[in-house]
Amino acid sequence: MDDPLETAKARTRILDAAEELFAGGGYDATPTARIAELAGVPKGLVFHYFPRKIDVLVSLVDERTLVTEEDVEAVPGDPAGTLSKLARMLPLRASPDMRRILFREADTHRSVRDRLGRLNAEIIRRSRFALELALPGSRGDAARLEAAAATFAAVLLYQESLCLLTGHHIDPDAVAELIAHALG
Amino acid sequence: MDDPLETAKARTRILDAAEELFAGGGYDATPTARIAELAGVPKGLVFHYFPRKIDVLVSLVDERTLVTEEDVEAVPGDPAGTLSKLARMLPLRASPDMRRILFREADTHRSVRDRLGRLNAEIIRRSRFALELALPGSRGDAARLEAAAATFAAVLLYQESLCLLTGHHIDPDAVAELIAHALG
Amino acid sequence: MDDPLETAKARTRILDAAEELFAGGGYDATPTARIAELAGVPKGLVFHYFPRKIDVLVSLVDERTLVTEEDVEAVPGDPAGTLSKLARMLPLRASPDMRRILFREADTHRSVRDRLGRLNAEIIRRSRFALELALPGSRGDAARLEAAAATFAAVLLYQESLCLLTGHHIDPDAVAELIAHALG
Amino acid sequence: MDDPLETAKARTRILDAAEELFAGGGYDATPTARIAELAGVPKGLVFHYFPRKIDVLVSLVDERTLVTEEDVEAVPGDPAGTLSKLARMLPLRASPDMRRILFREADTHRSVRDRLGRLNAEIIRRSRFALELALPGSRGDAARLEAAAATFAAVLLYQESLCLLTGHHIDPDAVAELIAHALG
DNA sequence: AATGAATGAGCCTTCATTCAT
DNA sequence: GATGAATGAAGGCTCATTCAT
Repeated sequence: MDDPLETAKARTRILDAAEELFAGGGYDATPTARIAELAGVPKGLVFHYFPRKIDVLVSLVDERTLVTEEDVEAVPGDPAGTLSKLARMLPLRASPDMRRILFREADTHRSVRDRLGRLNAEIIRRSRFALELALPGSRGDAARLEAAAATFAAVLLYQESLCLLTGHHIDPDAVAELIAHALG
Repeated sequence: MDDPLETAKARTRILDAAEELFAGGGYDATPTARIAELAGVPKGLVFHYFPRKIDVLVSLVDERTLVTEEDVEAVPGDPAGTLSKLARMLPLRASPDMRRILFREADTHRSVRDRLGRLNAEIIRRSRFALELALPGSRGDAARLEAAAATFAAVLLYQESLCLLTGHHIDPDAVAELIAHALG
Repeated sequence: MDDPLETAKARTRILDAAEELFAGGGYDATPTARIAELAGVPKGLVFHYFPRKIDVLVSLVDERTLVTEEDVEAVPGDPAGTLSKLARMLPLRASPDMRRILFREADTHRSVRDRLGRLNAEIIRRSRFALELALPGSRGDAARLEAAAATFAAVLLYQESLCLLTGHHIDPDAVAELIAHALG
Repeated sequence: MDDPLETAKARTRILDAAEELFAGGGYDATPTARIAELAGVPKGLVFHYFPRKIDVLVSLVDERTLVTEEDVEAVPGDPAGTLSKLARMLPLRASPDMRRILFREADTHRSVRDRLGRLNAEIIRRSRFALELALPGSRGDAARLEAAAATFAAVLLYQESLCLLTGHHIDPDAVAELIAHALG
């Protein structure tokens, strides 16, 4: 029970449980007691690792919505394929659950909102960058490029939410193709 | 001061207050006492009109996300303009506040989720219909048309949320133009 | 709606409803709104006839646990038969529902307790009186006669309650016979 | 101050307080806050031990109306004395307070009703058994024996209630003597 | 007399958080 | 570190009662 490995595992299990529950019922509707229960740890231990309940959410957002520096490898002449590659990288950075949490709790907690803003900005930036590299010449209209990047980011971020909530699925590849065609 | 008028006003004021507060801090984080306070009515009156707190949300969703039958008047040969017109009709059906509420509470309450699904489906259907009418010939690829409609609906629905949360604004007109270009 | 007959009926229907509900779930657990509903009258009317909720209970007890003056006609030489006759008169004075109410609410409201006390005293007195008349000579032990009267009263009063609650039925006639035999 | 001791004491004190208050004013009329106050514990602790208010009542009934297996030791030839002995054992199993609670709350809560039924059946069975053993020969009428047992049980169970409510006292010993005489 | 909207005190219950061990 | 009893503030909801019409 008292080796550092076990300890690390308890903390991780708490975050795992919180991620699942926050994504499911929301932060407010999730008692810390239920997080502890699902994590299989005593209630007091949650407060040992996270002095306030909000720290669980903040830690989750800080540690599980990675904003990496590496850009996608653009394929010149294939903007659609490049965007599709970008789309497939997103879940590695923020799981569908974490994206759901970011949206749901964004306007309740500043740190979450900030993180969502940064994630959104990053995806737009990468979409723009990828499109610039992938497009034959950069003769494209700058405003249209911006709209394209923003649209793609919006679709990417909301995709699972929309599917989960309404049952309607949007295929990122089809959107990538659509956008590429619009800029082509 | 007229009784039937006053009565109607009290209920309406409660819904107004709830709409504002639910959109702001979320359903769970909004005490009924605060709804009453903002509405300027005693706490008990909220429960007179809405026996359970959830009934406030359900009534809000039922009464303020109207799904009307009338379609937008398509302008043949101008798909971008037609989509823009559609975009300007949306707030009449569901205010930005209501759309925010629909998203945030969707996975907690079935009736809200259902309403969001119907609203989304309706916007996709209208976008598709408007594009079909507006496009010169219907030689467009059906799958691409579908992706276009879904993308436009996603952007419309999420637009204010995204702006509110991240500060990043997407111009529906620019997206309409982008999509029109992709299909043109 | 406004003739005195209708009015009288509304008051009666309210008391009928209250008797049923108080006997079933208890005074505290019965909202006045539910009484009005079962009586088929608007909520406000209950308070028109009975300014306080407690007045419904008090009126019920006052009007429906009649303490009459007439004694049972004793049959000399047949104490058992005389007690049985007495037993059959009891429901006319206080229905099983009213007796249940008397017991349940007795220690919550003084007026109810008083009425229960008077009803109990009356039944004991009549049992004693009936036995004195029915017994061949009054050579019986006075203390034993007192115990007999009290026992018979207790059994009579609790009879339906006991049966209703525990499913165990006590036959008043058998107890009358038992007591008669003890005194014979 | 010892932790496990303190803990046990807190729960016990809550039950003690509840027993007193439920017997006095009734279950519905007793706020949990008042139980806590009388028990000298914070309000929240009541719900720590008893998640719902009804659990306090159920626990009380489960833990404080013991139905033991040991029978009373019958004295052959002295049915009155045997019944009196039985009467003196009853308070050990269910205090007057608990009997009052059993009656008052019986028709609202199934578990209470069941317990009352079992207690009543047990007392009848023991009375019958004691009388059979105590009576010289078993030539007594079986039906009359049954009526005697049921009557004695009714008097035993209702005795304090009746006294408490009406001020009229029934002496169990006198009833025991009466019944013995009836069967003798 | 009849009606139901209006009012607010009070209750059960939840839950984050503390703390002694 | 680990544990769960202890604490009390706050929220949803009920309901007797009032009152304008």
